[in-house]
Amino acid sequence: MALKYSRQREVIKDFLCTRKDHPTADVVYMNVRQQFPNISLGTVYRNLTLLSDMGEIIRLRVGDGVDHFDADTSPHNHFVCSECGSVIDLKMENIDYIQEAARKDFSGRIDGYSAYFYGLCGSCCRKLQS
Amino acid sequence: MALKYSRQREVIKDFLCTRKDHPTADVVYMNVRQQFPNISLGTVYRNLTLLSDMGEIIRLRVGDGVDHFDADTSPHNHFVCSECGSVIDLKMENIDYIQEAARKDFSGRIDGYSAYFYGLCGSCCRKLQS
DNA sequence: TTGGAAACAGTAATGATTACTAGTTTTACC
DNA sequence: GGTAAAACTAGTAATCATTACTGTTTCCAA
Repeated sequence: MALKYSRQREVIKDFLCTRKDHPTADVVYMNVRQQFPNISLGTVYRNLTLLSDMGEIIRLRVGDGVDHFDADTSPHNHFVCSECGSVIDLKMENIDYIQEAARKDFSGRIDGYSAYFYGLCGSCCRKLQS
Repeated sequence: MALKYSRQREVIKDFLCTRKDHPTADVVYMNVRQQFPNISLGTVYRNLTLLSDMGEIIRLRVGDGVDHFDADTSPHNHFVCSECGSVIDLKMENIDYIQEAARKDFSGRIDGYSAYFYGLCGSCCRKLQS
C-alpha cells in the first residue's frame, strides 16, 4: 500500500499536463490554489518530488536556482532564454550518443546526462533587434 | 579603473588553481581562511562571481543545489557521482556539435549549452561491488 | 599625498526548499 | 458499514546557499 490516492496530487499532475512552459513549484502552487484554495506549498513540493521520483514528471534544473517541472516525460531537450528566463522544448535529433563519447575513457559507470541550451528565444531576439 | 587589485581575490584564485575537484564556495572559504583568517564568506562569494564573470574561472551547476568552481577554463566536460557527489573532469572528445543539432529547427539564437554526465565514479563502483 | 572608487569584514536579509506536527483521508481487512 | 494503520495534508518553522547592506579599509591615478 506504499502509495495512496490523493486529490491534491491528481490536481497537480493535471495542471502540469496542461502546461508546456515548465512551471516552477511556486507557479504550480499559485495556479492549483485557484481550484484548491487550501492547498499548502509544502504539499505541492512533496507531490512534485513524489511524481518525479515515480517518473511521471521530470524535474528540470536549468541553472536559474529554481526547479522547473515538465509533465512530458518523452526524451527531449530544453532551451533557456538568457533574457526572459523562459524554458522551451527543443525539437531536435536525439543526442544520447554523447554518452558513448563520455564512456570511452572513463573508469566509472555513466547512467545518464543532463543537457540544456541557452541563448535568446525567438521573441527576445525580435525585441532586441528593434 | 574598473577593477582593483585585491589580495583576497588573488588568494582565492590561487587556491582554486591548486584543486582539481571543483570545490564549492564554502570549501574555498574554509581553505582560504587558513592563510587569511579574517576573510569573510561574502568576499569569497563576491570574488568567485567576479572571477567567473571575467572568465578566469567557471561556475559549475550540476544540480546538487550548490555551485562548484573550476579554475580550468579550457573546454571540457564533467561527471557527477550520484553516490558520493564528487565532480570529476571527463576526458572526452569535444561535443560542441550538439549545438548545430539544436539550431536546426529553432527560431531563436543559441549561444551555448551546459552538459554534465552522472552515474557512479570509479571508486564508488568498486565499493558497491564488494 | 590625497580623493574617490573599489573592496573588505561582519552581519542581516532573501528565497527556494525541506522538516515537523497535529489532524485528516485513504484503503485493506473484517 | 466499521476500523485501524499508513499515507497524506495544512500550516508553520527551520535550513541553507547566496546576496544585500553598512561602515571601514585599501588601492591607485593625478
